[in-house]
Amino acid sequence: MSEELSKYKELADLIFPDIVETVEDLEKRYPERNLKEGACVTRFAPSPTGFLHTGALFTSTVDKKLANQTDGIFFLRIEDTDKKREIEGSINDLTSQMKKFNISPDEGVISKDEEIGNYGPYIQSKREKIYKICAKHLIEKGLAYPCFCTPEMLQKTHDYQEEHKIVPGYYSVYAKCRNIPIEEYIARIKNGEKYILRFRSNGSHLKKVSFKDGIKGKIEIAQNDQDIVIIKSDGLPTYHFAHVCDDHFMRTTHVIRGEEWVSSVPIHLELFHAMGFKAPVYIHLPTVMILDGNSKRKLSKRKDKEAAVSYFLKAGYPVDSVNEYLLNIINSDFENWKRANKTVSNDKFEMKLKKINTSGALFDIVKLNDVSKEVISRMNSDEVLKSVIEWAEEYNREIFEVINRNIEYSKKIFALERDGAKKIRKDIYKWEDIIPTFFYFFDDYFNNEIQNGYDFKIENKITKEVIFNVLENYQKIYDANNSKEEWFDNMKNLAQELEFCVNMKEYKENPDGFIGSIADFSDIIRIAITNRHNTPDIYSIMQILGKENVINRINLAKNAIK
RNA sequence: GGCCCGUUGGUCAAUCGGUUAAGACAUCGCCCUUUCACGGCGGAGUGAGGAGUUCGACUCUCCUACGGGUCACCA
Repeated sequence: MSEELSKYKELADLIFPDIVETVEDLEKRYPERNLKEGACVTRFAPSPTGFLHTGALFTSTVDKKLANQTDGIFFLRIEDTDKKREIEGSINDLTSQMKKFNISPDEGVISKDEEIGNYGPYIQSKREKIYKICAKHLIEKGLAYPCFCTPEMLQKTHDYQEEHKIVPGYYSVYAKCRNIPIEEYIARIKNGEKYILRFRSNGSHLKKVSFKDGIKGKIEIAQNDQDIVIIKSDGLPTYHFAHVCDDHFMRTTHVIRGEEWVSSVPIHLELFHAMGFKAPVYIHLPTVMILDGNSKRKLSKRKDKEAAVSYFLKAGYPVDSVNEYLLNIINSDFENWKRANKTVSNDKFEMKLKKINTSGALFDIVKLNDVSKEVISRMNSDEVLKSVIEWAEEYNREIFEVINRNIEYSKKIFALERDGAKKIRKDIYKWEDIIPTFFYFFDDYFNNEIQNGYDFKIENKITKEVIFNVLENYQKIYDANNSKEEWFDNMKNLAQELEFCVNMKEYKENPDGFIGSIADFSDIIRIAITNRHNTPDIYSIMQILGKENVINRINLAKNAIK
């Protein structure tokens, strides 16, 4: 027995001659964290293959929340062991987008070249030595071995297995390199044969392993019996092995990831056991789905614009809106809590893992819009202005400049039916909405728009002549110094003179007795000064526009309709 | 195909063996109203199907159907 062990040692030394540190050394270097009882250490561990995915934002929101509410640690680790798929610049994209969504990690990677914390490095490609120490440990224990099979050979056995309807993979008789005598491993390596490292599984797919998922509860799956690859030919570990080494030595307590990982838990559990490590609690989150025609499917990077969080940023959804929407999916009682705690920070909401629904939630942009209009309605004009400027600065320079040239004026616009209003206007879901809903306030936009004509409603008795007449007469009575009541009384008086009905009920009973209603009358004025049928109250708009501009716009409209 | 997970209205969902099966979004109607938005009131709409356990099942068990996931030197 000890002879065998010494041969394993020889093999391990041959494979990793430069590795002198041991797992025990790592245990000392990365001691257990000194956190209070119940504190959760979570992590978000994306591959640097592009932008922040909406599903990933969902996952990391749960990560961050769980760590925060237990006074734990949330860290960011970059899983860049697949060098082929790596996309330049994605680490910085990731960290800056996380920052925008207020889910910056407490520890780990902060940007491409910066990290904080004592459990690093936090980029896997910089942890090569750690994996090798762990791999060496397994070889010494006879739990890992070199495999000389070429990809072609593996493909062949895979095809054979498939053809004969045998469970595919590298196990039992199909694990050709598993039972090579140690001397032969040594000889072949010395001979310069190429190899990778495999785990020597002791599992059986006839036996079950069970574990308790943090939200799904007890799950029972067949044990792993595959001799999975732990170190690839490029010297880097596979996900499975890296996960075990990293989450152990980074002292992660709760691994939160997508449910696509459920089926590999048996591998991970066996690996943890083989390494002599305690496995973390696993929490598998449902996939965020999208409705495609009549069926649900996973949000797809390629097909769905909503799959990238940058979509929300670009459209100008406040990050709180996206966060609240996600919180809603995470715990549906968030909505009630928020209603009762409108002004309380969302950080105070206590997430319950058990309440996370186990089946994939549909991403519902309509609901997001609703959440978002509530979020925006809670802002005052200063906050709106600030947010709009921030958004425009990055995504719409033209608007950024227009607003910057007209700060006070813009603030008045955003204050409309907002600051001090009993009923706050909720027609903005996202910042890009301000263009169609408010930009008639700016002459350049307005004048440009009316080049294509006005949107006057010419129907029934309301002819061009009537409209012209209304405008001409209105111009005469318009007084910018009127109070709102005076202003509206004047409008009504004029309307009546011109045979419009000023009482809606009366009008509805007898529409033929009049040219139109006060609503129609108002609409003419509204179109003349805004070219919109739906706007905040016209009086306030006129106040903001100013006397001169109102008169000017009425003139423009008159000329256009003449 | 094997294995795992799931299935309450169009969507998100509550219930944890006894309810007229909450609530929100969407939708429709009415009210408020100079338009729109807001707000108020109301309507319609749900336990995939089938067995069983039980006095009683949306809730527990099994089968079927459907949906999702997974079976790499990718994560």
